[in-house]
Amino acid sequence: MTGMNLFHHVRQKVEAALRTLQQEGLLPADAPLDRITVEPPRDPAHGDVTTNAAMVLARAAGMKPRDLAGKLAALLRAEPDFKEVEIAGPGFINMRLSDAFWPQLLDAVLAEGEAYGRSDIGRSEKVNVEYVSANPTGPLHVGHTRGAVFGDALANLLEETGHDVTREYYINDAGAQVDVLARSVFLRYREALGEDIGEIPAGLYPGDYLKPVGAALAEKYGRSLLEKPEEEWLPLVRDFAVERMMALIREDLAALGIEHEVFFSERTLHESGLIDETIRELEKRGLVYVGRLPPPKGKPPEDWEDREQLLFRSSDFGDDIDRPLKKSDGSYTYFAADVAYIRNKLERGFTQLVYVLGADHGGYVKRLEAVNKALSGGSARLIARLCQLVKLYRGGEPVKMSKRAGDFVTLRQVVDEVGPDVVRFMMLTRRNDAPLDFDFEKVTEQSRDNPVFYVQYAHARICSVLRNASEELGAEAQGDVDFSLLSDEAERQLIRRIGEYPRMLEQAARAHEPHRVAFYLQDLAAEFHALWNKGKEKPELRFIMPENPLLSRTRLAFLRAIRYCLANGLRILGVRPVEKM
RNA sequence: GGUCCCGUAGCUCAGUUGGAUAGAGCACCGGAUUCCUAAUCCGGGGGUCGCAGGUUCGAAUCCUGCCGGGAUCACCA
Repeated sequence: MTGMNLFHHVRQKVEAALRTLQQEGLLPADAPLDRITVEPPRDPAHGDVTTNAAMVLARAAGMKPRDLAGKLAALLRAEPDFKEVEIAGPGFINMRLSDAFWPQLLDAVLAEGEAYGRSDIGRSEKVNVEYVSANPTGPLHVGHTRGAVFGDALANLLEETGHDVTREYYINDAGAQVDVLARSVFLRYREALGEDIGEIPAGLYPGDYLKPVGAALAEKYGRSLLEKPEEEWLPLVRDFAVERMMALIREDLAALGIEHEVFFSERTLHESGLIDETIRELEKRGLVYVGRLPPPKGKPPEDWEDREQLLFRSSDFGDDIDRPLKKSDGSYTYFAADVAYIRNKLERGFTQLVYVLGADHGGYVKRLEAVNKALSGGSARLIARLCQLVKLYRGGEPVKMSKRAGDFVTLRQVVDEVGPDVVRFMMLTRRNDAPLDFDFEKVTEQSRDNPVFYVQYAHARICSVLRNASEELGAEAQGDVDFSLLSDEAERQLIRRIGEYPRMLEQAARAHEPHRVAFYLQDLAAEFHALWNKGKEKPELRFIMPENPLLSRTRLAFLRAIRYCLANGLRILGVRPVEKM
């Protein structure tokens, strides 16, 4: 028992009926049941739940869909959970649940509370979600925000649906750019010791955020580094600087409520010999060779040199061309480290490797998939999700960002201005592969246009009613409830929506699409606001009615069920529900 | 030129992994407040789902080819 999911419940009834048909010989024993869907119909007038079972299985049964539907419907009508079972269209079976079913659903929601929606469909699968993984050369900028929020919400979503999730950050601390970082910091170190360093030379990081790093270095080493040659000071300064940058990045992430469990250093892959080991293994399997790559098609680059290099046969596994493992200076490429990294992840037992990347890394996905295929042999899935750009606006005007290095909007500036909850929710109001506009003014507006506000307001309104209840009802606030009293169409629609929550989470998790949670919450909030206003025209629909304590208590319990859906959904997005506005 | 993503109402976007008559918000027009938060709600018009084929009981969804927009394209990360 993993919690109340009415569509699972109905599916079991449908499958039981199908087994009966199998026993009667009307349906082959090996009929494919996995293609059957049990879902809410698009049009509520068609009932509460619909299944395509008869259409999917008609061929196997050698019957017309509507005839098979007739057999199935006859069996389902015997179930007390259903009030009506009808055949419609080409062979849909539409079911309306009995009046007695809905109170049971609400009881279950209240009993499960904060756990409502949780499931074990992930079967404790070990999932590695790698996200952010920004270079440790400076603070996170706004471009990192979307991937950070998306990855974190996805990790929460997978956890909620029964996966064993590890949140991971890959530190690119082995390449040339961390050497550039070291030289940039060394300049700030000299500056801290009183030297006039003038303009920061092109090719180095000019940002002021390196000043305190240089100062800290001066405090730690005094003038001692000045006399050493670069070969000696560079590793020291580099390690020091990377550590400080990662501390900075962790602070930025913490401001957004993000905390990775594992920070994995690229350098350890080189130093531990893991890359050597991985390449030897590939060599044994004949997947590595020395050869030449064809020059890029279209216009060939000016500095293209045709040369022999060590290549991985990624084209055997779906990639367009084979990929180089070593650079011209003999050191390993970034790709070689990633091969070893994937091997490491597989050795740690992950069977699902999720990569949250910026859209500019789209060209990298095929080779990652190829590596995973080669190393796991298909026992693990690699899932890449690309996040499109976020465009910043302020009152409809684009926020200008000069291309001059160092002049960019940081993640921290955005979070500090509008708050982490707004940032997180807004980043999930579009599909990850669609571009997103973020307007500093609109996202803090208190209006229907602003989805964050709209959902939060629904939650706050519910809290407000619950606060007023004890005052208005007094001792009558406590006592039994009778959910069968909730008979208005607006109320019933909300109950159905509550019932969809676990299914929505499952679908979102399977598709790796946390934005679906955000859209669900907007729908739920809209239906709640509608009911609220209905109580203005029809006083008998108000939540608190002192002259009718039983109905009042029932509606308050109903509101708590709605609140659980709102709060649980927001929690997955990493947004704190507010109780007052 | 290759690869990947996108194309749905005037605008911004959903569309339950192939289902029934394609939905919401904004904008436009008209309404609702003695009363639990009007920071909200109700009603109205608005469509060649980029185009053309194919797959089948059934396509916005899957396949192929075009058109248009974006990203990317040896050794950097």
